[in-house]
Amino acid sequence: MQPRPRTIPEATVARLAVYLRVLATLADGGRSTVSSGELASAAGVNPAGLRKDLSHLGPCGVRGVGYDVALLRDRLTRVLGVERAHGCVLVGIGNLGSALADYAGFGTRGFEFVGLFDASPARIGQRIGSLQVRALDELEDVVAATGASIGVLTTPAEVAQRVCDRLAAAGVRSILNFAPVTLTAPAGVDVRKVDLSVELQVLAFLGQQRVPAGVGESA
Amino acid sequence: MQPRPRTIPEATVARLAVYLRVLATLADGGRSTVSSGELASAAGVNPAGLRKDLSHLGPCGVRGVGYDVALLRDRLTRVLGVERAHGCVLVGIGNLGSALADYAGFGTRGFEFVGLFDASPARIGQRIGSLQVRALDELEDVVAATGASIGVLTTPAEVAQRVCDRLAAAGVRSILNFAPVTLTAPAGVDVRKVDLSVELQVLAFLGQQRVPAGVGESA
DNA sequence: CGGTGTGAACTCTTTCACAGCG
DNA sequence: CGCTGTGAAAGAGTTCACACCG
Repeated sequence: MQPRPRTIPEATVARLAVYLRVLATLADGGRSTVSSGELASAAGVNPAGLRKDLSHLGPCGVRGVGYDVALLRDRLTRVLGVERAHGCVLVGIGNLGSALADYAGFGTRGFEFVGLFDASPARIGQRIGSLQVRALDELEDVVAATGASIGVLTTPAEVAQRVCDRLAAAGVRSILNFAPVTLTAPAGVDVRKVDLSVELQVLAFLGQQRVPAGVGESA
Repeated sequence: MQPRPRTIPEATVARLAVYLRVLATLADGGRSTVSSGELASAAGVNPAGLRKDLSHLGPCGVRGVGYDVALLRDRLTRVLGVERAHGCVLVGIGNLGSALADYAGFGTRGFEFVGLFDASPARIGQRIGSLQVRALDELEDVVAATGASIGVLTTPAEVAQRVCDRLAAAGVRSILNFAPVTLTAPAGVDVRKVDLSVELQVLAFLGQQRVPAGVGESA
């Protein structure tokens, strides 16, 4: 039906974001074209897989040559929907929250914090970057006023679900959760989780898998 | 052959870590048994999938009743290899690094920072928690002395690969990378990546997918 | 020729349905 | 009768091999 079958696998989308980062670096370095092999190597994936990922956007390379760096970068930017900056609100200004609020990587990639919130009076009023920490009460008003579409949670686990509910009710459509709980959100609201403990535990497991004996020292 | 076929899918391992967290919370709350349904709901997964995940450890529930909370928690702790604390070194003590160094969640879950490193003289000597930031030169010595098995990277992207190489050479077997680059590590060294920009971009994409029109408000 | 785009084979995961034990 | 444990089916996602175009 559609010329672009609106179905790009989520795994592919995540990799497209990686390709975009690599392309941005290449463009900064003055490169004008790349082959799938080189791009795949820089992104840590299989070349054929990369080509399949890109095939979801329709043809965007030149056979026998490769991909135009700037062109592909712009295309990915549009597809991912980061051509225009997305407003983000950050709730929970502890150590991690402060670090994220200050993290330069966001602004340069199509995301901008438009509100920082905390429940603790001690934090309220504190300046981080160009923003001032506000009381949690103002959450709904700020979301409405700024049209923020993304919420980032760095609160303690106990309050994360409640804040999630408020964000969803206020009209935020996407939530990135750093609190170590599994959130439930209404349909239409996407939640992604980053759990540092889980990552470390997976590493611990993989590490012990290899230990038992000096397994395959290849060649 | 083996009573425990050493092959637990990585996707399963990640979920086991989530189950472990939920079980710890339940145990703290005084619960003694859970059903797969309840546990699955708290972990945000399908009950049948949870049972299949647990089946990789051999039978560990009681039919008609459910799972013993404390028993299953201890079992998962052993399987994941976090019964004994793992030493971690953290390289790159910027905002994010400082936040992680201070993050209580690690110590309580079988991980302990045994060394903090930074290249900047301004950071060296600074105290965070019970540790003092050391010069990057000391990295190899500290890894050797402490037997640290995990490295956490919160350096700028430009130096991440070099630090990764040093960590691997020093004997670190697992690396958790927060720098926005794809790392290459020798065989036998596992790398996991946490890329905040990628997470946000995936959310941006999913968000715009739903926007076009009031799509399927079901029922 | 070189490198892209893609159908087909393969592997890995998830889901379902039900057998089996308490 | 309830809930676990599990084979079998369905579904994603990944890899391969090669046709096709510049």
